[in-house]
Amino acid sequence: MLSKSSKYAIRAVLYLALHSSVEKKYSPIEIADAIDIPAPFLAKILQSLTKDDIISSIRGRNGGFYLTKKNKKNPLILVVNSIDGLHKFHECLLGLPVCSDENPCPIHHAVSPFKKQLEAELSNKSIDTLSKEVSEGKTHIFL
Amino acid sequence: MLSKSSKYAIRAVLYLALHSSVEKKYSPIEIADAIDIPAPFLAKILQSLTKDDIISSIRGRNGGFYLTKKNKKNPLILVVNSIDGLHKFHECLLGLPVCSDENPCPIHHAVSPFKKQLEAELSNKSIDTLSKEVSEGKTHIFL
DNA sequence: AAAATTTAAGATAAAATTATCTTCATAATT
DNA sequence: AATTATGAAGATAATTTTATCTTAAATTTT
Repeated sequence: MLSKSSKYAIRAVLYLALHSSVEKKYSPIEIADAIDIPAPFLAKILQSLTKDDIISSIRGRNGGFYLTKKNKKNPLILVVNSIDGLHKFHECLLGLPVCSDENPCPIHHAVSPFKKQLEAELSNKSIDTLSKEVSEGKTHIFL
Repeated sequence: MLSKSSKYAIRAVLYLALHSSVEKKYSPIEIADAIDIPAPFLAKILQSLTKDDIISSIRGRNGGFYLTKKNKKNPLILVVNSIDGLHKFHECLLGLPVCSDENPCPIHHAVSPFKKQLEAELSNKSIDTLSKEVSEGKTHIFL
């Protein structure tokens, strides 16, 4: 459903939301080490997110990746949208080109409500909110 | 979430459930044409399903693939299990090695009920039942 | 201004998935 | 028995995704 890139991206963004600020920036290597994913691959993902203004970066000495307050207020779904595109949430689980409430595939009604709920969840909850659940120990991004 | 192989497999099996019998067998080409997927790839998938005794085949002249009554009584999840393995339903959507009700990832609670219901749906409904919904026009495997 | 450090960008490589092809074995028909 | 039609099996190829590497540009520190 989600590409590895999106999965890595979500975890990295939440990591940055938890730990970074304008004063404390992170290199791809630091983040990759912390959440156990390949660093050069993550670097590419972070670049892409930066271009879409979902995370922030400063280059040169003492540079790195970080999240501004504004960045943190964005819904997490922007991350998925940037990497995979939102169509991932709308695609038929059986790969049928036509699959809707009117013309459902055999498992549509078991799948559809949850795609909607997941999309809503990611659209309504900000990066900030979700990262706070991590800092409170309710959820995790590493274990 | 599901591989293309699994998606093709589900549709092909439901197609066979709808149309085939010991008297009326189908070649991979016929099925592939009917549901618009690549025939040689489907041939491989059908062979694999045959080995796992989820569908039936007879080779040689007038041979082909078909479903016995027994085959049709199986739950559809056997198809996914045979091709992808059931772990597909149990994996964390963020790819975390540990993700459970006790140790949830940030989107676990939005995802978990969905995976459970979908797995239940595929486990409880037989190939026969689901194919009947197709023949009644309630769902479709091609459009 | 030079050196050091860090992201940006583009090229390349490896791995996994999807797709095809070729040869072989089997069964029915003639 | 020969021919024909069909699935089985294994080899190969194409594509996509994932991962890495190299060079360039930018910024800070010295």
